Amino acid sequence: MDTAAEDKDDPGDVPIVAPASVEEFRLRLAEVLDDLPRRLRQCADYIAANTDRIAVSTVAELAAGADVPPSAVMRFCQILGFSGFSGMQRLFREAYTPGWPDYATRLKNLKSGGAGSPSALLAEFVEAGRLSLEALAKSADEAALQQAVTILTGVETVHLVGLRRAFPVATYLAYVFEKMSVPAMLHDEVGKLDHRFALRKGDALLAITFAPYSEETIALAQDAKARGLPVVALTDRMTSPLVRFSDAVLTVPEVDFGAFRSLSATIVMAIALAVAVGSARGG
Amino acid sequence: MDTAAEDKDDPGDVPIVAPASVEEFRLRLAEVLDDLPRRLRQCADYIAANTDRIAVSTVAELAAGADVPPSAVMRFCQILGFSGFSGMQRLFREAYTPGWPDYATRLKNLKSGGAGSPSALLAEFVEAGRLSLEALAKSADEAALQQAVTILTGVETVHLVGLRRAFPVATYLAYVFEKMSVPAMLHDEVGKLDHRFALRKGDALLAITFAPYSEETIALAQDAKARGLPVVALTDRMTSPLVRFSDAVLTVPEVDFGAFRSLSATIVMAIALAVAVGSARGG
DNA sequence: GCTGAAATGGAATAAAAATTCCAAAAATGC
DNA sequence: GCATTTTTGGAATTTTTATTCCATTTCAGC
Repeated sequence: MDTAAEDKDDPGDVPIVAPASVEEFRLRLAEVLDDLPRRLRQCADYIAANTDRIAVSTVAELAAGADVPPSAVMRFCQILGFSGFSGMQRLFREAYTPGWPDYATRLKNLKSGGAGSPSALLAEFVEAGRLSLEALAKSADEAALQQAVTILTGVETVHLVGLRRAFPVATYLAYVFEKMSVPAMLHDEVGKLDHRFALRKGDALLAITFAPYSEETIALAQDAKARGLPVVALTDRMTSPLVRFSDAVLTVPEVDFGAFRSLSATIVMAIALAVAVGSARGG
Repeated sequence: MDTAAEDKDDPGDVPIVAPASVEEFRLRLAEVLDDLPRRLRQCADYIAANTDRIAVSTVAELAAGADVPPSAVMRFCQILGFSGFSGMQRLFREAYTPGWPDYATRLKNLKSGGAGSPSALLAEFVEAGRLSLEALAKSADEAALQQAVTILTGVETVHLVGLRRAFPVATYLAYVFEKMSVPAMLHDEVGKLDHRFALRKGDALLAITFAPYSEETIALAQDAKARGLPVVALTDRMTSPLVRFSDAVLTVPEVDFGAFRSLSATIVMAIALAVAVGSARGG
C-alpha cells in the first residue's frame, strides 16, 4: 500500500528524466508526439520547427509563436521531463557554447596554487591548446580567410611583421612561405633598422599582433595602409587596433593566462593561410 | 539656447542612436574603444571576443566573464547607444542563428568548401593539431620532462638553438623565458656569427630540431656536450641525432598534413617546459 | 597635496519572466 | 444526458533579471 497507486495513469511511477542533449531531446519529442492533446500538440509542432529559437526566446514569445497560452508551453516542458522552461532553455544555451567559462578559473587556480608538477602543467597547456583549436574551428570566419588568401595571392612580395609574442608566428610564416616559393620578407627589427621602404607598390603586409599590441607592428600597418597597400591582420579580437588599418582581419581565439598564450590556434591559422596562398599562387 | 550646451563634452547634444545591426555594433565599438576607462574597456574587450554569447547570456553572466560588476556592463551598453542591456541583447537575439554547435559538424562544414579551399585547409590543420596534442598528452615522458626542468633550473643561462622549422619554437621560448626573468640567449645565426663561446661553464643548452635535422644545431649540441655542459633536446623521435649529445630528451609526436607540420604540440611542450622552469626558479 | 570631476561597486528598486494554481471548458465513459 | 476526468486559459505568485542610484574611490589638473 506504500506506493499507493490507485491512479491508473501513474503505473510503476516512471521517473521521467530530463533529456541531457539535443539529440535526446529530439527522441523524447518524437516519443510523446503522438498522444498529446491539441494545445500541447501545437507546442510540440512549433518547437520542433523552431528548436533553434529556444535558446533566445521567452516563454511568452514561444507561446505566441505556437499560438497557445504560456501555461501550455510550461506544461509541455514538464511533459518532456524538464522541471520547467528554464531547464529546457539551459540545455540549448549550453549546447551552444560549452566548456569555456570554468576553464579560465582552472588556470587561475593553477597559477595561484603554485605551479604543480611539470607534467601537470603540460596537461593544462595541452588542454588549453585543444580548446583553442576547437574554438578556432567554430569561430573561423570563412569569408575573411578567403579574402586574406585572395589579397596575398595577387601581390608581388608578402611582408611579414610580428614582434614579441607574435614573432614566432611571423618567423613560422616566413619559413613556410619560403618553402612554397612565395616571395616574403620578414620585418624583424634587428638592429632597429627600419625596412618600411621595402614595401613597394604591388606588395602586401601581413601584420600579426596580440594584446598588448606592439606599437611597431601597428605603425607599420598604418604606414602601409596610408600608402594604399593592402594589409591583412592576424590578431586576437575585433577590437584590436590593427583592425582599422586592415583589409582582411583574421581573429584567433586563444585561451591565455597572463603572459602565457599557447599559440596553438594561431600557428594553425598561420599555416592554413600560408599553404592556401602558396597553393593559389601555384607553388 | 535650447541646446543648452554648457558641457564641453556634449557639444550639440549628440543623439547617440543605437546600432541597428551587428555590423554597426562593431563600428561603434571600434569608435568608442580608444577613450574608455579601465572597467569599461574590460567590458568592451570581453564582449568583442564573445559577441556570440550576448544573445544567450544574462548581464550577470557577462559581467562575471569580463570580471566586472554588473553595473559596469549596463554602463557599457548605454555608452554604445542602447537604452540598456535588453536593447543590446535584442539586436543579437534577432540575428541569432546557432552556427555549428558541435566541433565535428563544423569541421565537416569547413571542408565542404572543396578540397584546397582555405577553409578546408584550415579544417585539416586544426584536425592535425588536435591529434598531435592528444598524442602528446598520451606519450609524454614524465621523467624526461622532470629531468629537463631540473637541468634548466640549476644553471645560469639557458642557451636556445633551433633553426628553420624549429626557429619559431626557439624564439617563442626566448620570449617566455624573458617574461619569466630566466636568463636566456637565442642563437639565431644572424650574420652567420658564431656565438658558441657564449656558452660558459654553468650554462645549459636547449636544442630543438626536427627531421631533416639542422647541422648547425647538432654541431652546437655536440660542442656543448664535449665541453661538459648539460644539453636538453626537443626533437621528434628518439632516433634523432641530437639524442646522443643530450642529457634529457623530450620528443614530440607531431602529426603532419601533407608536407607540412603544424607545430601545435611542439609549441605546447615548449611553453609547459618554460613555465615549469620559470616557476621552479622562482620567477 | 588639494580640489573637482569621472569612474566604480554594490545595494536598492523596478521590470520582466517563469511558474503555479484553480476555476471553467471539453472530452470521455457510462 | 450525467458524472468524472482531462485539458485549458488566465490570473496570482514567485523568482530571476535588469536597471537605477548613490556613497566611495580613483584619477587629472592645478
